[in-house]
Amino acid sequence: MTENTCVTEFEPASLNEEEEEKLAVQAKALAHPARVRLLKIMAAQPGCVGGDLVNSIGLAQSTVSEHLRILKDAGFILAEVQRPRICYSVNRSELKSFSFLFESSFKL
Amino acid sequence: MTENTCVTEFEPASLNEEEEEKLAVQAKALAHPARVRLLKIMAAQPGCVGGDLVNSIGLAQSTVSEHLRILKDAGFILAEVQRPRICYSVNRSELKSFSFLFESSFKL
DNA sequence: TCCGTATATCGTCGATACACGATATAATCT
DNA sequence: AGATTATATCGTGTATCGACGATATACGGA
Repeated sequence: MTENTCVTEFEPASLNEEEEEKLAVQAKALAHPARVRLLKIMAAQPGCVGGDLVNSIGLAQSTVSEHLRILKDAGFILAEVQRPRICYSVNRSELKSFSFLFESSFKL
Repeated sequence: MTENTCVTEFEPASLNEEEEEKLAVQAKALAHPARVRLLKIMAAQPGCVGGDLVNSIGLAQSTVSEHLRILKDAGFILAEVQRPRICYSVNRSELKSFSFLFESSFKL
């Protein structure tokens, strides 16, 4: 330990714990190539994709379902029930707000 | 399985595996509140921060060192050796390029 | 009502992440 | 050379993740 405290005090305002947590949680949702791929597919489609997602990606249905759950929990996708299907689509506003949070957090 | 193939074919161009992988890897580096906090501290400092980071965050030195390694591997921070210290600072251009990759991937 | 279809949930297994203390490294100072 | 300092690495234990097959759910249609 030294007295070298060029980083002494942080204004509590600049260290918004909730925002940091949100950024980390959402980043975690993006932290898997399959989920990035799924999001990309959805973003490239005009409307929504049903379980075609399962076919487009080389993973079991249950695995894809879990990835979709994670994306949904993060707020990145919307699920509209259209029995027996579920219609998934990207939530552009949440994706944008992640981008904004990222940029503002690190003063880019 | 159905014949509902609204998502039949993807132009290989739009599914750049390397980019997806990079986005996922970098997102994973952001996927921990301690690392977000560390980046934020560094981004808020004009110059570079030594191991003051260890004091600013309630974690063991070895743990912080590991988090910094992850951020460095992701390209988000730079480490300049100034024995016995190491001077860490954010790599703004890499942070920006993450932001760009994110936005372009999902057509925001 | 019974059947088929699309999606979700469960249980399990191996792999990876996270935290820590202890120790190694590598340079500077006395 | 030996001590001091800052950081990195190692080893360990626990927790979380990611994949799968099997099964449950929940609806529309025959």
